[in-house]
Amino acid sequence: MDPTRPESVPNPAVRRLSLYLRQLEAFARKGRRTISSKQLGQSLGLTDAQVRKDLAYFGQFGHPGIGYRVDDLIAQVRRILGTDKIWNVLLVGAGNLGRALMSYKGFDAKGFRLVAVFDSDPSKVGKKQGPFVIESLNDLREVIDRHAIRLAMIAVPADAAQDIADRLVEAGIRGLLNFAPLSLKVPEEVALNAVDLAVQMEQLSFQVNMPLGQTKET
Amino acid sequence: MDPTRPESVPNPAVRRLSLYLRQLEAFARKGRRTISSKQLGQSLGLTDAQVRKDLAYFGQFGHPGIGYRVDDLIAQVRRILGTDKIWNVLLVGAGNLGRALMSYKGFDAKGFRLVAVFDSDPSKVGKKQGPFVIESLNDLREVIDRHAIRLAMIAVPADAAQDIADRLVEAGIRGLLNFAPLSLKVPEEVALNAVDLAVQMEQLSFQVNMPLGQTKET
DNA sequence: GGATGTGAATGCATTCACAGCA
DNA sequence: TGCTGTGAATGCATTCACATCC
Repeated sequence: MDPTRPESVPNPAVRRLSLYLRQLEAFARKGRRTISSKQLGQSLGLTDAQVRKDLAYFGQFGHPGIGYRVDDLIAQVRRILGTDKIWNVLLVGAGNLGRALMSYKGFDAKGFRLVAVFDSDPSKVGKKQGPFVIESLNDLREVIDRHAIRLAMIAVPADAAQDIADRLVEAGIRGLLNFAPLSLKVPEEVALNAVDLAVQMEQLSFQVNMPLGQTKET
Repeated sequence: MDPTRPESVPNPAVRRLSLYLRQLEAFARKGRRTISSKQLGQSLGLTDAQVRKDLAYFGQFGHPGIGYRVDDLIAQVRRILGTDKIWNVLLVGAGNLGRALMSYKGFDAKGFRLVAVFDSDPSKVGKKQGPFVIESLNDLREVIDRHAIRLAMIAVPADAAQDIADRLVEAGIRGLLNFAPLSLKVPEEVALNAVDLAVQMEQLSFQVNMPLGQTKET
């Protein structure tokens, strides 16, 4: 594998990278200095070979006979994921979920900073929610430019979500995390991830009904 | 493929099943009576062959020359996912995220009913949050038995989550949706799904940094 | 001895392409 | 003609197993 061609990395490997990082940070907090692929894998229910191959897609970070230096690997994985720099993030939707997202701690520790909150309801605009003043969608472009925001979270009702997504993309947003229960359409060059509570629960429902088709954690 | 051996269904197919259902329900609301695999696939960015194969893992639901009858297919997919019956669900954690989950609508419409909320903070127990009275974890088993609850959502801080998970499993819970940012360990026979906001954002960060390694929606 | 990194082998999932039915 | 369901072919991802290095 050639680390100069990151586009050839299996997608599941990138998803696991985040889990490795989370686990490594926990190990570091416990004072752990080095860790083997076997131990890291075990803590996540993965094989040692899987861990080694995933990491090797991006470079040679380990030391034969020793394992991986925890601090080192944390720094490397952050660099790969792009979270060694701070990302400014905006949120659209100041409803129940939006408020939960506003008060989510341990967001900053991961390299993300929520810097602006928008809502389409004029009666909310200008009001304060915790440390945030709700802004009007008319100011989208200006705020995005001012804070150099590239990532956005959408926490609005399903029937408003596509319109919001369009406006965000139009205003220069490059990545979207969608919490509304529908499939958004965005241009190919915009990254899109989705979290749908009902979908998650349906998966549980299926798994509990079908004791045979056991699945690993997503 | 033999529908009498559902354990041999690819996991990704099951995840897509939920998306098909969501899309089908939207088509039904718009008055659509039948739909082809091509149309259903297009609405989700999938190929027609993918849609047909996924559905065929579970039976023969389509009509050559016609497509799928929307209402029919909705009923079938709900049956497969197990959401043709109501699932009683409990929540542990009445913090910011917990409150957002309590007030999440469109939960009932999907076949899930939140029937109890727990918190380990004694000062919260007995207090009302919307329609819910926060209960003590000491009453876990009793409440689970009384309402025949099999699914639970965990929305507590990371350092409390494993203990909560253990107690839920011990008390008879069969499926867990974990919102805490750590990897829970549960017995093999317990279904586990996880939603980690930071992980989602890290994936966006990676994708936006790497314009070549484009991914489809999760 | 204890660990990594990695080709080769295996196993899964997706896509192709077409027979068959309405 | 229009569409499904499905074997066969392809393409991805995981696992194996071992040369290599501390």
